[in-house]
Amino acid sequence: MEKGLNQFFTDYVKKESLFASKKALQSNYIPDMLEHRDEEINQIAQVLAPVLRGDRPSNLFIYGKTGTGKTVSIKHVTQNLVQVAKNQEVALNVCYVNCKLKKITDTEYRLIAHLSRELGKEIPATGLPTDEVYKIFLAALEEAKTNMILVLDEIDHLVQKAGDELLYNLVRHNAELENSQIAVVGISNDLVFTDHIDPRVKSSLSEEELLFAPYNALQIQDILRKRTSQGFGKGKIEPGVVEKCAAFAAREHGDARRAIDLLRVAGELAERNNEPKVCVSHLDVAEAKIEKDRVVESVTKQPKQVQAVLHSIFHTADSERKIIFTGEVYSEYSELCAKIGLRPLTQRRVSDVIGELDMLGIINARVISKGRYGRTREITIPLAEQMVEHLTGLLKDALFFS
DNA sequence: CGAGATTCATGTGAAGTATACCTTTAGGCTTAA
DNA sequence: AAGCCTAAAGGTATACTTCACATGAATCTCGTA
Repeated sequence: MEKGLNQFFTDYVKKESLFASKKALQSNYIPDMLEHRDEEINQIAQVLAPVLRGDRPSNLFIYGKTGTGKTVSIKHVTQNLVQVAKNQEVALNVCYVNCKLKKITDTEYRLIAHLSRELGKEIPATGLPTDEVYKIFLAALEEAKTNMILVLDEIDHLVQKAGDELLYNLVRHNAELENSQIAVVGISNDLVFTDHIDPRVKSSLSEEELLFAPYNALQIQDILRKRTSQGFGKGKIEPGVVEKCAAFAAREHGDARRAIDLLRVAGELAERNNEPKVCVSHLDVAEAKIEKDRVVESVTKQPKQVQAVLHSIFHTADSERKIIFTGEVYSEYSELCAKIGLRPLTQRRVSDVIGELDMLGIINARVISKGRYGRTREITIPLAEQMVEHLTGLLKDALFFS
C-alpha cells in the first residue's frame, strides 16, 4: 500500500501536465488583455480617470448578463488605476464587494462593517447601531484622506434584501466628507433593476451607465483560444473542442466564464484519466460535473432548517409526481422535524425558505392560483433523478446524524 | 349561458419577539499614599 | 482617594414568529335569453 502510494506520487510528478498554467483558466483570473471589450473598458476608464487628479469620478452603473465580462473588466481597469495611482502617489482605495455573499455583505450593516474592516477597523458582527458603524467608516475614510471607488457587484441582490435606502445613505453620507470621496460602481445582472428603485437614488447612482452585451459564438471562441493557449500546454487540446465549447456556451447562455470553467474541468478530467489530450467527449462529462458540484456545494452549505425543507421537498416529490405544492411540503416538513427533533419553523418562514431555494436554482417555485383551490407555489425539481437521490443521501446524513 | 360574487390555500407585508452581542455605567474591590 | 474590574442596564441587528390582509382563477349563483 505504502509503496503503491509512493509510486503514484512519483508518477504524478513525472507525468507531464496537460496544463501549462492552470491559473489562467480559473474564474478569478484577470487577463492582461481582454478580448472584445475594448470599448467598454475605455468607457469605464474614462469615467474613473478623474480620480487620478483627485476629483470624484461619476458614479457608474453597469448592466449585463452573467459572464459578459462585467466583473473582469472593472477589475482590469481598477487594477491599472491603482497601479498608476501608486506611481503618481495619488491616494486611492478601490474596494470590490460581492454583495451576493451571504452572511458577509447582504445587509446594510454588514456591508458598511465589511468596508470598515477593509480600512482596518474592527467591527463586531452585531450589537452596534448602523449609524455608529457609518460614523466609524466615514471617520476612517476621512482619516485616510483617500478617494474611494466602491464596486458593488451583484448590487441587485443587496438592494432586494436590504432596500434601496442603503444606496441613498451611501450617497448622502458622501456629501458630508471633507477630505475623502466615494464613487460607487454598481454592477447588476438584472437588466431592469433600476426600474424598481427610488428615482432619486437612481439618478444619483447612475450618473453614467454602461451596458455589456452578451458575447456571440465567435467572440467566445476568441476568448477561449486566448485562455487555452495560456492555460493548456501546446497541442493538448483536440481540434474542435474549443469550437464546440464556444458554440455550446453561445447557444445556451453567452456566458464566457462558464465556457472557461467547462474547458478547465474538461482538462482536469482528462488529466485524471491519464489521457494525453482533451477531447470533445470530456466536455459533456465536465458539464455534468460542474452542475453537480455547484448544486452539491450550495446544498451542503445551507443551514439545517433549509436542508430540512429541501429534504421534505424531495421526499414529497419522490413518487412519480413532478409537481408539488407548499402545503404538502410543509406537512412533510413538520413530520420530519418531529422525527429528528428539530424545532419546526412556521409556514410563513418556510414559504420564504422555498423562495430562497428557488433563488439558488435547486428547485423551481412559481406562484400559481388554483382557482377555487387556493393559491400556492408550484414546485418542480429541475435536477436529474440520480442527482436528487445523491442529494437526498447527503441530506439524510446531515439531518439524522448530528 | 354569462357576468359577477364567492372561495380556498397560501402569498406577503408589517410589526412584534427572542437571541446574541455591543457599549456604557454604577458599584465593589484593591491599591497606594 | 484613585484605579481597576465586573456585572447590570440599555441598546442594536438578525432570524424568526404572529397577525392580518391580499391574491386570483376555478367554481358557484342567479338573472336573463
